[in-house]
Amino acid sequence: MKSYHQYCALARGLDVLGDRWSMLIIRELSLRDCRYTDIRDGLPGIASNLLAERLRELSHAGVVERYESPKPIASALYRLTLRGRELLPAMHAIVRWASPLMVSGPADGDHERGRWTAFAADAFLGGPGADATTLSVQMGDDEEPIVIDIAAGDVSVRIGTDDHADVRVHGSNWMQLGLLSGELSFSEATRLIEITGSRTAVRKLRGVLHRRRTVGSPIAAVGGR
Amino acid sequence: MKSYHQYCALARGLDVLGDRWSMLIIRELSLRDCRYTDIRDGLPGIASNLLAERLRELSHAGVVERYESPKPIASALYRLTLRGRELLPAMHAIVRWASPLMVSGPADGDHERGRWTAFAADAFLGGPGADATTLSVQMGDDEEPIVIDIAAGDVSVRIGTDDHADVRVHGSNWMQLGLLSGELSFSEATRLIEITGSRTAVRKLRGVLHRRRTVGSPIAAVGGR
DNA sequence: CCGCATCCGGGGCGATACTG
DNA sequence: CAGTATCGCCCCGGATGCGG
Repeated sequence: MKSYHQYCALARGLDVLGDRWSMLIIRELSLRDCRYTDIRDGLPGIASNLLAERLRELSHAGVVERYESPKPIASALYRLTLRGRELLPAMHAIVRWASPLMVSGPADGDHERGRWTAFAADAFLGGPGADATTLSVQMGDDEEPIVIDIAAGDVSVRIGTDDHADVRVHGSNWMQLGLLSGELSFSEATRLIEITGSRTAVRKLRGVLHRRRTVGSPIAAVGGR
Repeated sequence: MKSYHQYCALARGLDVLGDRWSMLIIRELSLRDCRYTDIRDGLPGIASNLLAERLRELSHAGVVERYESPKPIASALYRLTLRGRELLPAMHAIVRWASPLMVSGPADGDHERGRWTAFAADAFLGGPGADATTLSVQMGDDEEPIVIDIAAGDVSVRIGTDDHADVRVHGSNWMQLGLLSGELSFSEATRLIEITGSRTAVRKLRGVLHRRRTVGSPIAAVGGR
């Protein structure tokens, strides 16, 4: 995209991030390092030349870097730089703002990925003021399940399974997102989707989600006018 | 822009905000209600049909609304809805991320506006965890000066002047931004630009800026990987 | 198979002109 | 002042090809 040519931090930020697909590329790299094709799989409809071009631009901006993968893997990988990871708070803020747009569920023809739900989980549970309990949650059933690890205020989300998870949440991305964002109350969620685990672990999850919803409401942060 | 057709909160957010100029329109409306031409003045180079189209889209998304102005003014105005104001935390996060891109100063041909600096001031000083002191700061000299009012933890920024301001900061947008973002240390700033006011008021400002820089460092928020 | 580069319609964007 | 209309152009989307 052409630069806005404005001496304004927002405009300069958008000069880097504002191109179509750019933020979604960063989303893909936020959970794991990716091969070219892995990124492509997360961006249905992108033209291959565009992906290459975006990776060059983001690389030049110092947000993404390419490196030769270690021995077992036969290909190069892309990953976020530190500067790139510093973008996550901003993108998580967009996720929180957009969560009301998700209550209607997937539209006809919408693509779905478990890792996109993981990205949202990071947005809702992570960041400063995270919960101080310890809990591991396994979410999603079939393809691309995710694990949320809460350990003394530090929240990490990854793709994969954990056989020793304290709680298991089975349900569509729609239901998972509703539970995480708080658009779906915990009691409603327990009726609509299967949540298994010890009584205390389930209560812990309920506590974490409830606290997350009441702290740092966006309305309060907007302030006066 | 065409929808990404992804059931992902980030993608759905960008379906609303991702078009060229959209976020900059919201920036313009964040400080004051605007006439069509006022917005246009803040977006040098936008085609007028695009501005009209974006306003329609943002209006349809419930972010912006048009209303008939009260008597003395002879025209319609645009303003952010509540839903639109809830976007500010996300846009402020982008501003904070992009502030290192501003240290090089305005590039050749860059447009400048005092209100863009005001928007950045909001990003750096506002939000939760704001300072609990009381202080009014007048910034910028000639065209479009701004006033920052800090009153018991509530920060509000507006365009205009305040003859009773506690501190006055004279200097280019470049210098003002450096001071606000912390890329310029306060002691450097006092050498490079004129900061006038009572000794205690200047110390207060120094305290506010210093506290803002040390609290909520982005690095800590990114977390492990 | 992976990581692109190339080619080619179509539509979004930029610039200007025009109107109530 | 507040838009609408028009016209190139370039970016984007989709397909194909090709070297490693």
